[in-house]
Amino acid sequence: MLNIGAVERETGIGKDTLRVWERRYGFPVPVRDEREDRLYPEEQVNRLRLIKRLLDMGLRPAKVVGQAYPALVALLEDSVGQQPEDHPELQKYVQLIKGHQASELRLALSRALLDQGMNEYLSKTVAPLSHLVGEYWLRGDIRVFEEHLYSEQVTVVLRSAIEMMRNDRGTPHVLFATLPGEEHMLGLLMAEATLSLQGARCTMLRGQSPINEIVAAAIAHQVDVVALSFSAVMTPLQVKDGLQQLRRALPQQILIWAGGTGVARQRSQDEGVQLIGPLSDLIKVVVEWTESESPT
Amino acid sequence: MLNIGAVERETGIGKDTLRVWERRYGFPVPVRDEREDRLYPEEQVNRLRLIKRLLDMGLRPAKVVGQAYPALVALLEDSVGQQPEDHPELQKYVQLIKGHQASELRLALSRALLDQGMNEYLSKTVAPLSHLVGEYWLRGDIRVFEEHLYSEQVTVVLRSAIEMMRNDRGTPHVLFATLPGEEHMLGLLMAEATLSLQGARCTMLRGQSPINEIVAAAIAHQVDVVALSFSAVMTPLQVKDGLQQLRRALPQQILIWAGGTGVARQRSQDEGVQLIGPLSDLIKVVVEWTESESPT
DNA sequence: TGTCAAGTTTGTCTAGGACGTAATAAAATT
DNA sequence: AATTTTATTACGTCCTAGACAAACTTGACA
Repeated sequence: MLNIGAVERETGIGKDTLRVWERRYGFPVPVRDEREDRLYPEEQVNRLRLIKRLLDMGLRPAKVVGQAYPALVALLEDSVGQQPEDHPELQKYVQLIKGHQASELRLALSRALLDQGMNEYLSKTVAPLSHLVGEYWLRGDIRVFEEHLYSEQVTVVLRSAIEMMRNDRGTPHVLFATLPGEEHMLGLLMAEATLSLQGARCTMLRGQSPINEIVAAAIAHQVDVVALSFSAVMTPLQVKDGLQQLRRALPQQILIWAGGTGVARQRSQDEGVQLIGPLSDLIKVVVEWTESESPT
Repeated sequence: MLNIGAVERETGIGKDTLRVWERRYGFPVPVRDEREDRLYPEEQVNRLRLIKRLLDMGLRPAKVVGQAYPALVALLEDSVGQQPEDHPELQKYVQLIKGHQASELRLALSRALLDQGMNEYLSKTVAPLSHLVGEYWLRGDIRVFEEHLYSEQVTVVLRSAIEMMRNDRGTPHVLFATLPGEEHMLGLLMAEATLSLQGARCTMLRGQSPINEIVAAAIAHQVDVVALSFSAVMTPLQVKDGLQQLRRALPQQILIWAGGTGVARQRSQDEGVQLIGPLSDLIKVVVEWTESESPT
C-alpha cells in the first residue's frame, strides 16, 4: 500500500499523471485512507510498472492504461516483435549477466577487447550486446539491476582502456557531454574510446549538462569539438532544438559532433552540426578534421 | 527564465512547495507568461538554491525564505561556523579545479591517497574537499561543470583503488545503492572504498534504483548487507519512508546500513536499520558484524 | 536538566479546469 | 501509390485554493 508520492518514485509516473489517468481511463483506482488520500495496492503498482514499460516502447496510453495484467503481458509480447536470438556469439555474455557473475562478465569483456581490438570490439560486441540487453529488458527477460550490472562492467573495461590511451597533447581536443534528459552514457563512452584511439584529447563532462554549462566548459577547456550522444529516449524535436540552441550559444570555431540512435532519425542537417551515424563514421570525421588542420 | 518543473529539477524543491511559499512568504515571485504559467528569473533560482541549502542544514523556512541574497549568505556563514578558508591544505585542489587542470588534479588526488592512506584520505581530504566544493558552488565561485570535473577525478581515483582491493571471497557481501531521487554517488563510493579496505565483498548497483530492484539484486547476489547513502536533497520523511519500505520488502537476514547527511537528521532508529553517521562509524559497524559472525 | 502538553509551522495531498504540444487520422498533393 | 500538408484528438503539465498530519517550538512543571 503506497501513497501517491511513493508510487511516483517507484514507477516514474508523475503525481498529476496518475490522477488524470484515474479521471480519464478509470485506472488506477486506489483505495483511500481516513484522510481521503490515495493508497495504491501493490497489485496496481505492478500493473503501473508494466504500463510504464509499454509507454516507453512507444505505445499510446489509451491502449494500455486500464488493461488487465494478462492483457498487458500479451501486448508486451506482441510489440516485442523480432526475437533477439540473432546473435549466438553474444549469448555467453547474456548468460553471465543473468547469472549475476560480475567478475566473470568483466573478464570476458576484457578478453574480447584484447582479442578483437577496440574498433571491432565496439562495433561487434559492445554495441550489439547493449542493444540486445535493451531488447531483453523490454521483454522482461532481464531486470533493471541486471542491465546495471552489465553497463557497470562495460564502463569499467572501457574507462580503464581510455585511461591507458589518455593523451593531454592530442588533437583534436574533444569535450563529451549529454543534454538534460539523456541518461545513457554508454554511447558517449564508446565515442570517447574511439576518439582516444585516434589520438584525440578527450575531456568527459558528466551527463545531463545544461547548455550554458556545456558552453562554459568548452570555452574553459579550449576544446576544438563538443561531442554529444543521443539515445532513443530523446524525441527528434528535442534533439533538433537542443542542437540548435547549443550551436547558437557556442563560439563559431568550436565544432559540434552528434551521434547515437537519437540523431539517426534527424531529417535535415543543421549548419555547423555534424551528424554521425555508426561509430565508423566517427573515425572518418576525425580523420577529415586532422587533414583539414594539418596544412595550417 | 525557468518554468516550475525546471525549477523543481534545478533546486530539488517540489512544485507544491514553491507555490505554497509564494502564497505564504511572498517569495519567490515569478513573472507569468501569456498562459499565466510561472516563469522564475535566474536570480530567484539562485536564491532558492541557497535557501534549499540552508533548510538542509536545519534552519526553518520562516527564517530564510524571502530573505535577500546578502542576508542568505550571512546566514550561511553564521551557520557554517568555519569559513572555507579554514582548510589551507585544500586550497591547492581548489586552484586546480578552477584552472580546469584535470590531469594535475587527478595526480594530486592520487598522490594524497598514497600519502595519507585510504581512511585518512577519505576523512581528511575527500570528504572535506567535497564539502568545500559544494560551498563554493553555493556562493557561485565554482560552476557546475567544474564540480563535475572534480567528482569525475575523485571517482576515477577511488574506483581504481577499489578495483585493486576487489575481493570476490570477502565478507560481508555488501550491495551499494541509492533510492530514487538521490543523485550523489560520491558518498556511496567513499563507503565502498572504506568497506573494501576492511575486506568486504562489494557490489555496486547504479544509483536511483526502485526498491523492488534493490530487493531483487540483493537476493540474486545473496548479499549480507544493503548499504544506502542519502545526501541532504532527500527530506527526512522520504528517507524514513524509503528505509521502512525497503526493510519490509527485504528478507529478514539481510541487514540495512544507511549513511550520509540525509540520515543525520533522522530521530528514531528503526528496527533492523543501522544508521551510520561519520565514515569512521562504518568501520565500527563492520568490525561488529565480523565479530558477531565469526563464532558461528 | 528532562519530560510532557499545547500551540505553531510547514510540506504534501485533495479537487477539477485549462491549454499547448505531440501523435494520429484525414485530406491534398506529387 | 507514395508523400506531404492540414485537421483532429490525445495527453501531460500547470493552474487555483483549501485541508490536515507530522515536525518543530514553546512553556509549564517535576
